[in-house]
Amino acid sequence: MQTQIETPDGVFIVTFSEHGLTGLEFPEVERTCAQQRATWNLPPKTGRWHAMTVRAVVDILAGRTPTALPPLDFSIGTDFQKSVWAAISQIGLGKTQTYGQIAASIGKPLAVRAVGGACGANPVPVLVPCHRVLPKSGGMGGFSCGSEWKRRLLAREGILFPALGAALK
DNA sequence: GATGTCGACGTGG
DNA sequence: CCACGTCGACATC
Repeated sequence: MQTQIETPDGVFIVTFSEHGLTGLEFPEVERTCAQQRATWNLPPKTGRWHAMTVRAVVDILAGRTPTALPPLDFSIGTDFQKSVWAAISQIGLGKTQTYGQIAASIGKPLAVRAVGGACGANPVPVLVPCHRVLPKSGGMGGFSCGSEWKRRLLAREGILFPALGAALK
C-alpha cells in the first residue's frame, strides 16, 4: 500500500505493509499523479500510521525530535541489516556516529563496510537516521538518495557540515 | 607527515 | 566473482 505525505520540502512517498512502514522515498524530480492515492482510501490502521509518519517526518525536517513513530516493518531485511538499522535508530537527533561505531555496537567491529551496505539498503531513510552515520575520516560518505539530502538533513539538526570546502581538521 | 595498498564484512548483481 | 555510503594497519616516500 502506497501513499504520499506532504512536507515543506516536497512530497515523500511512503509504503506500508500489514505490520507497519516498509518504505519511504524522497521527493524526486518525477512526480506523476499516477500514484495519487488519497488517505481516505486506506484501511483505518494504515491511515493512522500515515498520520504518524507525516508528523514524524515533518518534525525531523524541522529539526525536532518526533514525539511518535509509526511501527516500522523491518521484516524485509536480513538479520544483519535489522541489527544495523536498530542500532542506527538509537542515534539521538543532532548526534552522529561513524560506520565503525555502528559496526562495533552490533558486535561486528570488522564489518564496517557491510554496515555501509546496510545503510544503503535502509528502506526508511529519515526515520531510521542513516544520514547521521558518517565516515570516521570526517567526510560525509555517500548517500543512496543523494548526498544533497544527507547534507540538508544534517543541517536541519544543527550539524552544519564542515566538509564541502572547510576542512575537518 | 603525507599517501598508497590491502584485508575484513555482508549483500546484491 | 566484483563492487559498494568504510576503517585501520603497515609500507614507502
